[in-house]
Amino acid sequence: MSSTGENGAAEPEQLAFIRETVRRAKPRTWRGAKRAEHLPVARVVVDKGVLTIDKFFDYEVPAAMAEDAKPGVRVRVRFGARVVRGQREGGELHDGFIVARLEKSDFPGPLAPLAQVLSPEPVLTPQLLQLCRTVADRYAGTLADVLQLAVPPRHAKAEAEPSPPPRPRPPAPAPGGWQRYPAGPDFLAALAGGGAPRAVWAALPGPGWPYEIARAVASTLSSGRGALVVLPDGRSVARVDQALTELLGEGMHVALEADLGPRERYRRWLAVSRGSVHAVVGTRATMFAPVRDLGLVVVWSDGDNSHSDPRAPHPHVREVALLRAAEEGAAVLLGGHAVTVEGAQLVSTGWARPLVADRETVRQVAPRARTVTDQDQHRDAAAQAARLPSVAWEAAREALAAGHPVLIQVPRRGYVPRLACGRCRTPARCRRCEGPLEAPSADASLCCAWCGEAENDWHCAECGSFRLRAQVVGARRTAEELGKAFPRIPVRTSGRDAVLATVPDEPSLVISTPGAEPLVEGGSGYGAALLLDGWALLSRPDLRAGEEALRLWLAAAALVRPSAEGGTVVVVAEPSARPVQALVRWDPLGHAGLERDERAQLHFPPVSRMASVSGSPAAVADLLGLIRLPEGADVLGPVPVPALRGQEQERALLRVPPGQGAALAAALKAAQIARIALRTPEAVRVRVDPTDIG
DNA sequence: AGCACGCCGACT
DNA sequence: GTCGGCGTGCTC
Repeated sequence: MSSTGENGAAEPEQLAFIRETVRRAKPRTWRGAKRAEHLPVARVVVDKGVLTIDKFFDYEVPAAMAEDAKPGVRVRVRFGARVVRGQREGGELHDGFIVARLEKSDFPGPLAPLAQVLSPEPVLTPQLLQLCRTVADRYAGTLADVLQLAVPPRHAKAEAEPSPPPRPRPPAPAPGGWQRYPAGPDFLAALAGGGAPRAVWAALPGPGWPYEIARAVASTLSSGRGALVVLPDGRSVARVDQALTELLGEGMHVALEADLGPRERYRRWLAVSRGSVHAVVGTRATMFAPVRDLGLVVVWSDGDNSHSDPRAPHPHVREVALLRAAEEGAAVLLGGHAVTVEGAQLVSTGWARPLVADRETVRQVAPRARTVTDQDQHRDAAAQAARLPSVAWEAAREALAAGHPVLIQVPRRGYVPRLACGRCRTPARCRRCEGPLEAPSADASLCCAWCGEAENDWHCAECGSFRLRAQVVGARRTAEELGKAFPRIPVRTSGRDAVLATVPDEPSLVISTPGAEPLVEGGSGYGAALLLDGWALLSRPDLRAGEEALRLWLAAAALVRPSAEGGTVVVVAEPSARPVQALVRWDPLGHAGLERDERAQLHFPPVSRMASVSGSPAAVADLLGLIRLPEGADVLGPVPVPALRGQEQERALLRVPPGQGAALAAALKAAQIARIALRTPEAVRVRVDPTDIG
C-alpha cells in the first residue's frame, strides 16, 4: 500500500492519479490479515492533540506493510473503535507517525492494525522527534501540536523526485567582516575545527551582516557538519540566501521561504531530510529543519516578534534554537543589530560569549546620533510645516544636498497608544480599568477602548495637563506633509502592504514603517534617518517597550552611512530615556544588560519564567485550583482582560524562580490533563512566556 | 471529544 | 423486574 511513495519512474499524471485514488480509497480493515513476522508492533504518535494528551498508541503491522512501516513514516490509523456484537467496528481514520517498531506491546488489549502507510519516506527522524518532545514540554503543549509546526505537509510529486547527491564540503572561508570583531576570527576557527562555540552577536551597522552569517555557515560546513539560519522575514532570508550563493555557489544550501508554494517547499525540505543539503536558511519553521549532524544554529534579530509562532504552543525560534543546540551539540550564533534581554541573560550566566566590536570600530562605522524632543522650537517655517523639529529638518536637508536619500521612520498606527498627554506624553488611560482612551469621532467625548466608560473631564495623571495629543500621524500623511516641506524631492513610502525592496542612491524622502525600510542600492546607505514619534514607542504599556523601541531604531540606523561619511540619525524622543542613550552610544549589549538586571530585580522574565492562563473567570479559577505549582511560585491575578467575542475573560500570570521553568510547564500540563478528565467544559488558554505582559 | 460501561430511582 | 439518569473512564 505504498504506491505513492515508491521511487518508481511513474509519469506525473499517473502519480496524480495514484494520489487521488489513495485519498479516496477506503483503506482495508486488514482484519484477519497476516501480521509482520519481525517487530510486528508499530508505536504511533496520533495527530489528535488534546484528547490523547501526548500518549503513543501501539498498532499491529500487517505483513504487507512490514517493509514500509519504518520509524518516522506517515501512517493512517483507526482510532476510537468500538465493539459491536463482539466485533471491532469502525473508528475514525487519523494521521500519525510511526515512532518505533517493537517486538511486543505493553498494551494489554488486542492491537488494531495500521490502516495504511502513506509513504515510506521517514520524515520524522529520531532527532526531530526528540526536539519536538522537548519543545512540547518546554511550552506545556502536546507533541502532536509541535509536530504540525515541524513537519511540512506531504507533497507526493515532490517526494517522487530524487534529491541531488550531496556536495563535497567546502574549504574554510577567510574571516572577512568578522575581523572587525576581536573574537570573530576565533569564533569562525572554532566552527571550522568542529567546536560548538556559543555567541551573542551585536552586529555592526551596514550591509555586512548577511555575509558574516554566510561565513559562519561556510566554516561549519567545512568541518563536515550542517548549519541552520533562521531570520524573521522573507527579505532578510533573501539577503542571506544571496550571500550564501556568492560565497558557496549554487547547490550547497536551500532557502525555505514562506512564499515558495507547497511543492517546492517540500522538495527543498526533503533535500535536507535526505542529507543532500547541509545548510538551510529560512523563516521560523526552518528552526525544525532536519539538518543532519547539526553544527551551527544562527538566529538573526531574535527580538523580532515574527520569531514567535502564532500557533499553539507558540514556540519561540530562539528558545527552540537553544534547546536544539543543547540536544545536538551545535554552536549558537544569536545575532542582530540589537541584543535582547534573553541574549544578555545568556551572556550574564556565561552560557554564551559576547561577540561585539570595540568602541573605536563602532564609532567609525555607526552614524552620528542626535536626540531632540518634539517640543523643541520649530523656528524654521518649513520645518514647522513638516511638523519636524528643526534639528531633524536640518539633518534631512544636508543629506539631500549631499545627494543621498533620507529615511523617515514612522511608528505604525495601532502600534502605539491612541491618545497621550499633550505635554508629557503619558498615555491617556481609563480611570476605571486602565484601558486606553480613544475619541470615537473628532469632537466627541473620550471613552475607554476596553470597558467603554466615558471620560468627560480628562487630565493627565502625571503632570495635570488638560491638553491631549492625538494619535501618531501615519506614514501616508507624513509623506504628504514632508512633500510640501521639501518641494521637488521625490517622496517614496514603504509599509506593510507595499514594501519597497530598494531605493536608488539619490536625493529622496523614504517614509517607512518599522521593518519595511528599503535598502539603498549599491550598499552605500541613507544620508540620514529621522526616527519620528519616539515617545509613542517608548510609552507602550509593555514590558519590552524600551527594548523594542531600541531594536526598531537600530534597524533603521543600521541602514545609514557611517558618521565619517556624514551619516546622521535624529531620534525624536526624550534624550534621557535609556534606549535613546543606548542608540546615541550604539551600545545594544549594554542596554540589554541593564534591562536584564532590572528584570532580575523585579522577578520578571527571562530571569524568572512566566506563563499566562486565560479564559472565563470560572475556567481560570478551576485550573488555578487544580494546579500543583512548584516551590517558590507566585500567582499574579487573575485580573479582567478585554472581552473576547463578548465573553468575560480573565487572565492570571504564574511566575517561578530561575530554574523552575520546566517544573512550571509540567505543572500546567498536568493541570490541563486533570481538567479534561474532570470534563470541565470551558477551555483555558495556557501560554508559556506570554509576550504581552504590561 | 464521543461513546461506552456502571450503579441507583420510577415505570409497565 | 428493567428502562434509563448521566458520573467515569477509555480510546492501541
